[in-house]
Amino acid sequence: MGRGKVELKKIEKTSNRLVTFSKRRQGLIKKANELAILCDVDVGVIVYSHNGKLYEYAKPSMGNILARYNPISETNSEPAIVETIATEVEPQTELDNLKEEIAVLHKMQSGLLAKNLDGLSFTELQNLEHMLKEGALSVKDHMERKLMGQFELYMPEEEEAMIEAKILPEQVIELQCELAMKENSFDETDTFLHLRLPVDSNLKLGTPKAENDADNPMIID
Amino acid sequence: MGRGKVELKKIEKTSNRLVTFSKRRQGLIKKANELAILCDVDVGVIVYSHNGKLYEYAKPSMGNILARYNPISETNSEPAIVETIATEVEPQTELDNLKEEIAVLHKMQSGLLAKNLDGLSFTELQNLEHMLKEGALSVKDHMERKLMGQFELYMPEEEEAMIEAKILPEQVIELQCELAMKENSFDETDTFLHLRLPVDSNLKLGTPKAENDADNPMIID
DNA sequence: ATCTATTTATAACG
DNA sequence: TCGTTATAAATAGAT
Repeated sequence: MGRGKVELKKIEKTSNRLVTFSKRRQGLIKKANELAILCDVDVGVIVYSHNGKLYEYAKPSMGNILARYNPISETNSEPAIVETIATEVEPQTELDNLKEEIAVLHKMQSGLLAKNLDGLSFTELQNLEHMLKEGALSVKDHMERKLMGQFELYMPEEEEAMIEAKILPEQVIELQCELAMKENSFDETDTFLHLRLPVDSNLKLGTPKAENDADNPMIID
Repeated sequence: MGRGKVELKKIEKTSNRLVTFSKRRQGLIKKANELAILCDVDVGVIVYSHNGKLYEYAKPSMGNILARYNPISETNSEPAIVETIATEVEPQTELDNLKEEIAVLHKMQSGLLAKNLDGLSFTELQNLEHMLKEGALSVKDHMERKLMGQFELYMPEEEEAMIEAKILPEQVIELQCELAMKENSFDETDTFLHLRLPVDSNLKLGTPKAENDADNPMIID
């Protein structure tokens, strides 16, 4: 597409290659987004420029995408556990282990962040931040799925789709546009739930009994 | 492209969505390959169909792509100025310990996020997310202070804006433009620093501690 | 960075 | 899923 056809081989002219990289990289990410939205599927794209710079796209988040990635088991729909710190045992114990892990992680993080990070390079700091952000996104995604699962208990599919389609899009889209313009700082918006829940459903979440919804069979995924 | 224009929203008609998925998935992977070859860069694409089937493309290999993704990068393609502030207090020992800690934290987090968090209550998830978010904010704040501090060492206030323009990675701008086009998806916006920050940006961290959901706004935008 | 001639991708259909 | 075709999009080369 363009003034001339192009052979599928490395573009030798450096300047041309750089320009093409910029254009096609944007194109690829746009396509990825379209695929994800139009077909309602999850997509992750990672590109490393020749000098190692990272460009990425992911829906719902790269953490989520990578957590599921496990080429070995083809037809598994279950999250692939690449490596874990605790051994898998029975449900209750496993849950406890998970909570224990989180506690430890929390502790480590607190201690770590209190320390002096000046020794780290800018890139390292960026990566650290990125990692933490991805973690937050994954957790957020999990919460959203959980919430959605709850909706399904109260309304038929069609209605849910309707609500999702009507209520979510406009608000979020608007926000994104503003965001692109605003060079405002790290907005809380990004990591909080973007759900526009009906008030009644919302109240349900505020219920104190949330502490042991582990007993509550939540249908997720 | 096609007989008609298409809105960027989920295709409701199942049969259409499926056929579009098939076509666009192939298209995306073809584009990824072209980008990788033409521009001689490394690319990874992961797509999960709605029923969990994995489709992927990677050059040179997904393992290679993923190995470089999250890990604390040692590649130093960062601004030279950052080096100047590096402390010379126990340069190796202390720093290495810190890096080691971060590596462990990272590993823990990866393993943790790969697990299923269904057993956790909503409140627990919120706390986890909050913790991660705060961690990211802290790190980001560190980066900002580091940069700001350096600016102040070398130049008067009014030149700051100029320097910002130079140092700000070009892709921040690009990313924002892409975002404006996307009209959907709310992630990755803040993967990079936005240097124009009020110095008191950390005030935003001021009100964490969400214990009672009553005070914790669930409807956010 | 913008423009535009062309090539590609693909939506609708069979 | 596999062709065909009319159109929308992407983009190579030039400005």
